[in-house]
Amino acid sequence: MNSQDVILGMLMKRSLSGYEIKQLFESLFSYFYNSSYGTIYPMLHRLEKEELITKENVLQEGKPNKNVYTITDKGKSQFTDYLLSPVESDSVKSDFLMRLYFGQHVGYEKVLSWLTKEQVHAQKQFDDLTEKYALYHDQMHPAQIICIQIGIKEYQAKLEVIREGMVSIQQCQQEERD
Amino acid sequence: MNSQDVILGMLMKRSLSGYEIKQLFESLFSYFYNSSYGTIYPMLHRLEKEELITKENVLQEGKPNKNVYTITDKGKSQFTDYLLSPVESDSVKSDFLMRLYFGQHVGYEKVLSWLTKEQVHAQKQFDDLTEKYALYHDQMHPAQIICIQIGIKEYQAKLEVIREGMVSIQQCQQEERD
DNA sequence: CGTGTCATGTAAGGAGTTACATGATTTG
DNA sequence: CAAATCATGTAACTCCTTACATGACACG
Repeated sequence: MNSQDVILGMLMKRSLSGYEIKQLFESLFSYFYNSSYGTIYPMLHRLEKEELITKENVLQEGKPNKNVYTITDKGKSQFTDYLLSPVESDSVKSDFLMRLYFGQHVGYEKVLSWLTKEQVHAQKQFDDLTEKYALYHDQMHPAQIICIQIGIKEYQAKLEVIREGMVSIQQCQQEERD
Repeated sequence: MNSQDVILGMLMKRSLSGYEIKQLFESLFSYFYNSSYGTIYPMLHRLEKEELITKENVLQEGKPNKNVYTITDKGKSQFTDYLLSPVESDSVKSDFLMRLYFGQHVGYEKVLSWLTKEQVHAQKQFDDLTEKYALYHDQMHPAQIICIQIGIKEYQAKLEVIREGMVSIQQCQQEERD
């Protein structure tokens, strides 16, 4: 899976501009994929050149013009190829977990500050996903429901461990003082 | 966080060869970090050149020689700098979740095959982590315990959703046949 | 005698990020 | 009038992966 596959997939539902694609990435699946303008715009140019998508300039009132891209039959067939290819294994890179792993080299205070920050972030993500689920789950495909539920339950699990973990670290801190 | 920080962190506990570092990456935190020989060996050369680590050639019986690296004071100070720097946000890239998101474009059968494969993989990871936790949790630092518990609970959450999800997809499949 | 494990390394290429650059319009 | 939002784009750079290359020894 690369940015090409994801962009084509987005265009399967409806035509979009690069800016809109970026917004959708952030609102729909920031918990399992992300991509910057520096990736999206050059990729749209490449896909157009390869005739997998077509460009249309759309005039807007009170806003700059935008380039709206539409997937072609060739593009749809390319996207289908992706869906039928073997699933790649997940790649996770978590600085937060790495810090916890090396936590012995800093004080409990620092560990607590890491946990607190991550808790705030995870709570926000959890709330976002939960709200989205409540609002749209009746319009979602069964597979999409599973997708969002995995996100929700994973954040929930993380938050539980963080909460319990903060208590245990505070106890360690207390014992240190005695 | 990059490979430099992680390698220095590994060497804080004990001196290691590149090969051993790679093995530890796989056994200790494959669920939140990974790195190939193509990254590790060149990085060790760079770290040695920058005097953050020193190399020692160790002869072995019945095995090839190995280059064992030891962290220097300069290296330790560099690692501390990393630990005090701001925590970077996690980066996740999940082809599996992306497939689920686009599941409407393939049949239920395909979705089920994705779920089954992921279930097998997640179960293996879960079992691995659970066993490691049982074996070593009494020797682990409190922060490390939180780290591994997050991994365990996240896999558990994922497995639960997958199990329930497979049932719901099977029901959809059944309704299709009627 | 072949396969697996131990062990180190390089070169080419891929995929992405960050920083920079621009500019109109809307909202407070 | 400043800041935020909408909108597009490029160039340099970073970091990592894949594939290739080598070779010894162990085990069945």
